[in-house]
Amino acid sequence: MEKIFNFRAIEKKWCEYWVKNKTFYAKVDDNKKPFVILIPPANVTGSLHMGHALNVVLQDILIRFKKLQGYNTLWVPGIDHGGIATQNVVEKLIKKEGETKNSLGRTNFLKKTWQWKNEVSNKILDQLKVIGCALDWDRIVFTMDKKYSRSVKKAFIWLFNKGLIYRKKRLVNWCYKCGTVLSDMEIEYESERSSLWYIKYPLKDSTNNEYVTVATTRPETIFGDVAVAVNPTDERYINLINKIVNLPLTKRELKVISDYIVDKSFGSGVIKVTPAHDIIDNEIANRNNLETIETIDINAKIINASEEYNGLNIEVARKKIVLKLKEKGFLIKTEDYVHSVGKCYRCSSKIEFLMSEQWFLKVKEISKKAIDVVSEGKIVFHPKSWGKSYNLWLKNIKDWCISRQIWWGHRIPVYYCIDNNGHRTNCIPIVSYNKPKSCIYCKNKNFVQDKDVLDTWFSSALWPIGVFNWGDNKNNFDLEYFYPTSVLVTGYEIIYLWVVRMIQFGLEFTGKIPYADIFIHGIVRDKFGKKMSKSLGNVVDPIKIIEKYGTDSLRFALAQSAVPGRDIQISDEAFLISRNFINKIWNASRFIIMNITDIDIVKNCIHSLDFIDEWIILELENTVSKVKYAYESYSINIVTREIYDFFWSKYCNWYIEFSKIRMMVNSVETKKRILSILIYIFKYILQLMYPITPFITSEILQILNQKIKIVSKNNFCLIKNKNIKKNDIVNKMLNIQDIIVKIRAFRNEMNISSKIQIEAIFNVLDDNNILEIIKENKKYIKYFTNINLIKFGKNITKPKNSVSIVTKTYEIFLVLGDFINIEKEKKDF
RNA sequence: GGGUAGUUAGCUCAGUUGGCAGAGCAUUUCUUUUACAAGGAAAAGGUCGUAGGUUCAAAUCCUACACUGCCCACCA
Repeated sequence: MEKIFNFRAIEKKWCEYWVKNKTFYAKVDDNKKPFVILIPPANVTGSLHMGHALNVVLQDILIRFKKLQGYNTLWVPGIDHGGIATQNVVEKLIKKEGETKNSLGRTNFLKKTWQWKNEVSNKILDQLKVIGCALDWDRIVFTMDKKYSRSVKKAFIWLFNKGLIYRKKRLVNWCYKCGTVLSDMEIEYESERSSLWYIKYPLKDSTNNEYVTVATTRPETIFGDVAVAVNPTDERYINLINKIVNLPLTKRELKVISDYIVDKSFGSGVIKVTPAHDIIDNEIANRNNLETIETIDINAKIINASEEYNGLNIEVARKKIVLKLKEKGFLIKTEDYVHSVGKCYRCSSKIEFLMSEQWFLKVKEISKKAIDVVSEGKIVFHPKSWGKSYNLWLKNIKDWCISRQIWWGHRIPVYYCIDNNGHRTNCIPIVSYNKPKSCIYCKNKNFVQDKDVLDTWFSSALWPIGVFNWGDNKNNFDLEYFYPTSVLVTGYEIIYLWVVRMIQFGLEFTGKIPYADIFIHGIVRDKFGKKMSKSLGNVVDPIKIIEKYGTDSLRFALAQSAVPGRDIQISDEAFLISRNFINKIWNASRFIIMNITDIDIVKNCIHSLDFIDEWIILELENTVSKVKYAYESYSINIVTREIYDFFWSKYCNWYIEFSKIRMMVNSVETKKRILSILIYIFKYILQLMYPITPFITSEILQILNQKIKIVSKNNFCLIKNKNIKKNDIVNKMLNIQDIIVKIRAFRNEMNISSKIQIEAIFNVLDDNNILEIIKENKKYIKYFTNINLIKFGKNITKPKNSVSIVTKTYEIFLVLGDFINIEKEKKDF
């Protein structure tokens, strides 16, 4: 065996083995309990990053752990079409070829996108295989598969028929760059430096040039003003309420109204009401029955203004309008002002609020049950604290805009009746799976489908039932058996966007929760604590880490940092540490395997255990119970810590070292016994570790099983001595360790390093405790020095006479007299 | 503004039911010995964010504050 674990060849071998043997494929089996996880489907926007790696590794760990426990485990792989994000990527791609979305046309553009999808999804699936994901590869689901699409249509029709989906012209969030409306959840706010302009709105018919001062950040929307509002308790303006002011530049008349939402202390305390382009203004207008004037269109151009501004871009118009206001004496002052501006979560360009006719889903109606299942504990967040914000969020939820003006996605299943000239008739649109044959109102046979597609999160929300083909009414055995699933593993950044909606939809469509547990993990950050992003160039490619350190190292490092709910900072160092640990395991296995010969193994239970065996078994039992609990409670970081600690600082540092001496000084029969226990414990650790580092553990277990088939649960066991108390074992061990530490300290202090001086240590030691032990074990000490004389005899002749030969092994031996049996005679050495 | 998480060694973080402050990395010193130098042995490094309180005993429980991050919101 090589000194260093050759992960490249071995990991590749196991990856292929698992896929070829369909190790993790699952079928309905009523005799077994299912344990089901659905992968959060990755968008087809590019390859997987470290965050994905963390996400899938955690799921893989859970699946493998549960499979070991005998569950019928299923982990479903999947890919998301990704809506706007993917469309943007493809648009960039075709831009390089000198094409645009419009020059290609809808059909050709979608063809291109499908091509891209195929390429990228294959890449993603390959990456998942390399990471070792125990997925059922026969069940790959894509959110735009025919079957899945049928579920999406079914959901839309279901909700529409219940009156929960409606179409209305409302104030919406509009992204010019993406050319589509966005839901409130898809907007990210960023603070931005801007100005606050103070503008005079002259009082109508005022004899002495009276005016009110309006403070605004949006002077370009001035033509959309329909009123001016003050707080009804603001004494400065109380007399002005219900008076009329003239809009600067056009002199249009505006009423001064009052509304409690106006903050007296902000700006001038007077706001202009522009309901078509501002959320608050829209609410004020609704409360006061004001009209709505749109002054910005979906192309970011000014409309409904005077000639000189119509058609101008917002930014240009703003400058021009401010200049004009200044020129005409309407501008009082300009202040620097920092405020937050909504940005598109996909392209980061500014969001405009404007009026548009869109499809909406009444979410409030399907939220009540969703709130209940969490507060009743039917669904549990890990960590718990997310349950609270989940509740708060759902209670304040607003209608969800589900239509998007893009091409890539699920086309809205609504058909409009058109006349012979291609114009839409007044007939009520028909909602159906396929194009209707004839209009039920006018018998017309021509239809046009709604051009828009659904929000990608609408189809994502169906994931837990969509993957089991909910849309198909005939064949739902999978859905019955595997749904509800067991646990959802995801990052906190998509709780509202995705998790909440799956719960809402799951409850609405099946009456059942989609999963019982939600395991929330953090975001992977770089070593400076910054979020990884392509623009910052700090993205770490998991595949590169795998090539450098191996998959097991990657997995162990990620698992080690996975404190539920907390972000993790990860650097090369973390992978290096894991790599070292993996190598340590490899070398421990080398030690064991090197010692195995054909006759080495005991074939039945061992009754007479040495103290040190009792100790390691005790420690193992301790570790096993902690590790099992940690696995169950999603504290994967604790799993790794406990195993690391037990394996390295207990099994390797003490137990193996003890075993060396014991095997050295005892008869062949005893040696067999010792080796058997050594292997037994080792196999146990390998099993505990298997979910986290499946490659090296599978490899070593395989080698061990080829060499020996005896040490297994069926025909081998360790019978503990019931008379020995746990505390006695622990104290005894502590005592030994303490003495060894003292000897070391003494040796260091005296700078004793040659073998001959060893006896001198004992002669000058003044620690009574140690002296006691040493007196008792005098014969072993002799024995020990003899060993050294023989074993290291060659060293004496070396010119380097400061070589320390007092290794840990022999230190341990010094104090072992009480605890092991020495059967061999000195001369055997 | 509301919510939420965090603050422990130079760095990254553990620390369960309150009971002698821990690990790894980095630093310093020693160490090629037969599983492993990707190893082993040791040293140094701490007012556990601040201030109160409860307790025989607080990193841990309570209160307030400070700072940091994140989420939400109606910052004209």
